[in-house]
Amino acid sequence: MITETIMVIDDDQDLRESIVEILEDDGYTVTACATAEAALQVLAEKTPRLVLVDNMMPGMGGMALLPLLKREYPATKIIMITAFSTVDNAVAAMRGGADDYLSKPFRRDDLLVAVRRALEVLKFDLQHEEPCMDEALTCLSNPIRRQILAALSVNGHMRFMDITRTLGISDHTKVNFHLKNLKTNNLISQNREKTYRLTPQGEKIIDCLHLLSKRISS
Amino acid sequence: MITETIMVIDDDQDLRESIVEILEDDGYTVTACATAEAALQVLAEKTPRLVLVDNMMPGMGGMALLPLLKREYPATKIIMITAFSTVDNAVAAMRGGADDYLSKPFRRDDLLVAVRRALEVLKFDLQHEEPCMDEALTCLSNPIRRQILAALSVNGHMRFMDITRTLGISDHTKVNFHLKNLKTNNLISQNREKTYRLTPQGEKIIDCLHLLSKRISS
DNA sequence: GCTGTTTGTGAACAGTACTTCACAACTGGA
DNA sequence: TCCAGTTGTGAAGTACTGTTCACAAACAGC
Repeated sequence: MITETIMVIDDDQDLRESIVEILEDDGYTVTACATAEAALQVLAEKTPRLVLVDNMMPGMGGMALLPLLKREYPATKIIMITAFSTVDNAVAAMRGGADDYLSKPFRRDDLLVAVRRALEVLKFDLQHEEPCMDEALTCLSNPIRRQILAALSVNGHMRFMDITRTLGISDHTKVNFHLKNLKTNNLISQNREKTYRLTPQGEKIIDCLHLLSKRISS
Repeated sequence: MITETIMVIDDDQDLRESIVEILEDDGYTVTACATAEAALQVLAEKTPRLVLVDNMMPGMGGMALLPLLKREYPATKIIMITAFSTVDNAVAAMRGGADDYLSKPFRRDDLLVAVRRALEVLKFDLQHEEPCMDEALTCLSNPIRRQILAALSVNGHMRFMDITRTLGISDHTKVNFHLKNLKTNNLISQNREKTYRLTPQGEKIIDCLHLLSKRISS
């Protein structure tokens, strides 16, 4: 009933097809690619939540693909597959952002165990969100607060009436209300000269807002 | 009073220092780097909202840096500087995500005009957010709705009571309320068999949630 | 000192978001 | 057929969020 999509990236056709078969037999939906470059194309369309990638491939190898995947699709889990497996190799892969590591040759069960474990971790990840997420998102749910953050991001630091006038809001106490809200949530701070500015936290949030708008509108 | 931070990346020390001087004279705060690699280090710490980058540099060149910057810091504007400027060159840079293009040698005013224009666009970007942002963020401001999206992301598609039980909520009408909300905001859809699943829009949002939590917690 | 602007507080009110409840249509099996 | 579980609606109430207003301290300029 519930099918999870998994991507397999391996230039070795035999191995690739055998992995696909094992996973499909176990009820997963599988997308297979022969090269990292082809995989990136597919990923841009539809992002699976788990990727199996071979270390050694012509063109872009698994190790080169790792940081790209981690940056672009941070939620996606990655299992690295290697033929000539050494400790250094494994450590490098894990440090590079792989979530698990399979040495060739592996048995059917090794593969399935690794896959299930990765998906379990994913489940856990998704259901235990950071507590600060709630505060941040509640803050952002109000357009005035977003405008204040945007204005501060543009202008660096502003005084109270600067903000009020920039937003074109006649009632200054309304702005004050939202400033207080942002202040208690540590997104902005106020120094001795009473000027407001973004905290590092606030800057991250603004950055995320940009990401959101780019992704949502595209 | 209001100082904007600008990053300059150029291996040519003379040119770099002259750019820094021009910008500082005009009241900007400037961070200068001799290589793209050094710049990436600095960017991870503090992200300026405008970067001037030379096309030709030993190591990673401007064109290679472009996609990295665009992906990692989508809000940051990029002005590309080139010595051997051709049309192809310029077009490639703009298509690669540069926001403006300066040919060497340029005059002091050429530089300042380009910088001011980029900052103006930035201002505009920030103050005219997508209208759908408001809906999306209002949706996300509720933890139950986030949990529903997360559950659907993990399980692909679920029926009504699956969701209710997964979230451990005894009153099913409460879940219904939030499902309806998500449905009217086009983040989830329901097919003939009454199962709910994420829309493409909803998948994007979940992806953003991951990004947010990674960025906020780090 | 007076005057006007800036910055701020708290209480009352308005509006929205959320929850609860009572009820009902539908669905698949014994 | 009846029964139990599923899926859903709308109204009423509650809680929370946001707005407005009346007021005031701090400060700058004259």
